[in-house]
Amino acid sequence: MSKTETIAPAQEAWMLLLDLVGSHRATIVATAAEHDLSPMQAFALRRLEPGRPLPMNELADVLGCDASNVTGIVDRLEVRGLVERRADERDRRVRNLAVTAEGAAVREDLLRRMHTPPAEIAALSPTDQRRLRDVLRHALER
Amino acid sequence: MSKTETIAPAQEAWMLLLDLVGSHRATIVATAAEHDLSPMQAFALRRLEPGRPLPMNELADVLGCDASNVTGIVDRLEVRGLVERRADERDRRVRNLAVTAEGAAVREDLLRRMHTPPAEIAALSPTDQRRLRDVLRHALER
DNA sequence: TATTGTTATACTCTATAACTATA
DNA sequence: TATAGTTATAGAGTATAACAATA
Repeated sequence: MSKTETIAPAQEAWMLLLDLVGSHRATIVATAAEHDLSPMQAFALRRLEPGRPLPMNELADVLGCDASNVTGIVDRLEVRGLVERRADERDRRVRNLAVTAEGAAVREDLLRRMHTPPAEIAALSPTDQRRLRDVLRHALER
Repeated sequence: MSKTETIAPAQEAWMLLLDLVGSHRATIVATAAEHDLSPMQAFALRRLEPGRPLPMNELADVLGCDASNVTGIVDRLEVRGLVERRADERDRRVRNLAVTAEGAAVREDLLRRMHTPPAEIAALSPTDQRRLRDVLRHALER
């Protein structure tokens, strides 16, 4: 009874946001597993847009892990024929990652499932859904 | 030019939400590392509220992983004296997990850092912050 | 028979450090 | 000297299957 414990809206929003995404971790992992992809393999494939090759370097950045990990993750994607390493024209140290045709097909189905909103969001009123989208657009537009 | 490609608000909101949390994965992992905790150890500690012991069973559920993993995760937390296994009074198969005094202290600092909203949310207008919080409350109140 | 938790196994992810080939 | 990528290593997470104790 001694503490009032008022939580600022921004902090509460962030906590709720972590809870919401965290509670769907298992679903996302299962979605990747349907394509025999580990979570990191799926996240890597998500970041490799067809027609926009990415240096391994930058993939490590967006995945938030060390560059040495990307070697193994890409190895496994490449063995399955979903991704290929291409030489860079300017800098011979760089390896650009490109999705293959098969990789693009897998990626499309993967993203379709991963991006399907969960019940908590789907059940919101159309107004709340638009509100949520608009606020997140503001937050991320920079 | 052949596809109109209209994205429903709910789907776009979920995509942006995944992006926002995903882009802070490294920060969250680093926060855990400051206490020498692996990501899963930190998430487990987050779920163990002081004074509310939790069966290992249920911890596996909220962490979204197999029960066999929880054995190892809790082993490492217990070795460090942050958590302890307690016998259940009713069902002798069950082990209830309780944070120790030291575990509660670590947990408090960990959550204070983890729940600090990132720049994207902190920079929103107070109105948008309240909007985001309110919509997420609706989504999660069930 | 079903459930809780453990163990054994094999695979993936992880950071660190040392290496190569480039720049 | 610095950077891109690889390799080696050790520790942690992961699901599966088999098991013991209990229900």
